[in-house]
Amino acid sequence: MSERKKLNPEQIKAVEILEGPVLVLAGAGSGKTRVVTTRVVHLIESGISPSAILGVTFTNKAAGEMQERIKKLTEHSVLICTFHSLGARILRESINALGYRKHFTIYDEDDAEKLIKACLNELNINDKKMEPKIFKSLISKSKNALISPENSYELQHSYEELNNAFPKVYSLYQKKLFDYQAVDFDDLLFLTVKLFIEHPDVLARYQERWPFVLVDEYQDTNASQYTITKLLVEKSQNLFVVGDPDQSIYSWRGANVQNILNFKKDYPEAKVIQLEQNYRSRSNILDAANALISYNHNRYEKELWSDLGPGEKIKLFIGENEKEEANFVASQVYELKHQCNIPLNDIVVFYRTNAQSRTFEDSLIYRKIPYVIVGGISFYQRREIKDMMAFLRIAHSDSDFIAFARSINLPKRGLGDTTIEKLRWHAHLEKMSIIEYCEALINDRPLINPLKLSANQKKGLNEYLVIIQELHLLSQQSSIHALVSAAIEQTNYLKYLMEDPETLADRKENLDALLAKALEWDQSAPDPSLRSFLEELSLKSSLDETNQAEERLALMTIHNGKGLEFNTAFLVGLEEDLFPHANSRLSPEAVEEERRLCYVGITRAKERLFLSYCKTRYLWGALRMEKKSRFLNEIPHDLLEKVKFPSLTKSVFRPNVETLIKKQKEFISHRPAIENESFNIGDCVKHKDFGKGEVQDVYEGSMGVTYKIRFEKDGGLKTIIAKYAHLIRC
DNA sequence: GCGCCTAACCATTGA
DNA sequence: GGTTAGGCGC
Repeated sequence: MSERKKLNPEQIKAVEILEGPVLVLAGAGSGKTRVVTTRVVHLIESGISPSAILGVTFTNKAAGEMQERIKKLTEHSVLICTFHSLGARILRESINALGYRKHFTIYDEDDAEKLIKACLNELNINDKKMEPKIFKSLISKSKNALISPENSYELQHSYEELNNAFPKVYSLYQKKLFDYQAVDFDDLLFLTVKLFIEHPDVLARYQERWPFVLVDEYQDTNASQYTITKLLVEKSQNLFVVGDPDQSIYSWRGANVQNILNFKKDYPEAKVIQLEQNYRSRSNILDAANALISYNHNRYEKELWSDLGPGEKIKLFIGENEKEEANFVASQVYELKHQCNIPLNDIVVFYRTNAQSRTFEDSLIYRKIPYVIVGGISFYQRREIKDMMAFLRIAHSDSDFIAFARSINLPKRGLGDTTIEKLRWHAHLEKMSIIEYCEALINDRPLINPLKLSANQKKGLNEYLVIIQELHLLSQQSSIHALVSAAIEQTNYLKYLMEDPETLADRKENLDALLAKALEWDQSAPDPSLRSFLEELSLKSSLDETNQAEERLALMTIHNGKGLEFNTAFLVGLEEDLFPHANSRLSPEAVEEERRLCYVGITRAKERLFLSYCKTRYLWGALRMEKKSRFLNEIPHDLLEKVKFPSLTKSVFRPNVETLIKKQKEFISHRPAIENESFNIGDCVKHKDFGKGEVQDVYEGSMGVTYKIRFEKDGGLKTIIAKYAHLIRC
């Protein structure tokens, strides 16, 4: 098999040990993914059923890619997913053992915080120092670390009142989640552990189902993930983990490097394999990474080497401000693409914080370089998507108060925060679900404590209930696609969006994407129920990129870059207090994690690495003097080469605001070439609603390119905006 | 009293 | 660039 021939003896060893615990300590670029996929293939070829294998990775993207590779090699499909998807799957199948009915909704961070706010109201906690955010983070920590709130002395906050309130808030929050049949992100893991511990029969079922477990990026597992893994392989002991302690960058999310360092203790039978040869980067890049990481004291020593030759020196750019830095990057990308023929897909810009992406967007838009922001605001978190999801959620489950609160006032029905909170409280007193209570109220059914509403509010509430009832009916009989489009129509949502014409096009496009997703779900999902659709959307952070053929420059945080590689990488904003981030200043461990993060960033590059920092930077409207990052001083100077921004391009690439806005508009309306094909007077085109027609006029309207088209059907002259109508040449 | 609009204020990393 | 607090008007 050709895939195996590409492996070195150590890698082959890792692939071929069939049974028992195996730990692969693999450095960056050592072919980890190939080892994992080849091993899965080897297991299958050795006669192990593909369905007996469970692979766990850290991101959906990595999981999908790995699954594809395996499919190509063996024709079999193997379950590879994130820990969170795994938890969701197990809970979906067995959560009734924990007293839940068969469905549950997944609450995201926002929903969870709103719920905590409701809990604080109910417990009469009005102390300004006790914000929902603080509680959310403490609850998260205690769940991830599997520590009960009462004896979580490790979580003790310096503010005593908060420590007293915490167990109360925690248990009320948990109870409410249960009442609303909801779980939060941490519960996907936490409840799975609870389920396994309280119900050994359930655990035994899963142990039988997956006797072979593989975990990638093991250094980033937290206590719940560690426990789930340990319980799953308790009997079989067939656990294969891969990781690199130097790439542990998620401790703030509860990840514990000790999990990988103690592997030998947890599994005394374990075979340990080290992979230190790097097949990815030129040695200049690797030497820089090695030098940098050696400044960390608390680490498991290893030295990566590469025989790919030194390559170019690492380029260092010093900008006057962040705009110059962005312009430099954009101009370099342009050159790399047009003079060195490096595809944009093979270039990446890494930054420490998401907020940095904007400046780069501006420069890239100006230079018409297509880009994609990986991560950032996820699709699911966009307002219009969350709004629609809220309607679907409340139609699906009448007790989901958070979805109710989000959707009731869309469009404005005169029911504000105060009234919503009152409704919640009264429903709680009557022991009714929120929708039940509202219905009782509208129908003047006898209630212990009826809430007085104004005539206008009653009218609004009634309208809303009618919509929800209709959606509820639809949800039981129609396709998801029909349901979503009904939700958009019934709620007159487009009209509501038109109040803000600036963002209309963008938001409409997102709704279209949601509809497309729904259609795809109806046609190809193994379980095309509304519940599973909602689950899918809350677990996936972004839409699957269907048009990967399109070449685009990737912009992302370094955290998002884990596991990826690029021909050329730009690592920007290397300034003290930005990278390492200000919040880590006081803690040496936190600075070490920042250094590992920097190490991850550097080792993503294969051929070429650009580092940059700015002398000044605008932050919250004020100009700040920036100091170069300590990490730059930790890289040997002979590996670096300072580069200057070509002075000529300086003036050329400083667009005035108006042209920038214009370009931005053009860019926003940019669609793949086929859809955006331009037509001339006399061309014959086809419109999806109006049929065939002839272009009579073309002009640049306020919404972009606009056509006057005479359609065969009714002979009338219609004004068509190019970017909305998907015209096809005929 | 409640809804809605604007201004000031705040910003790490993510499944 | 997103969120909340405070003031205004119904």
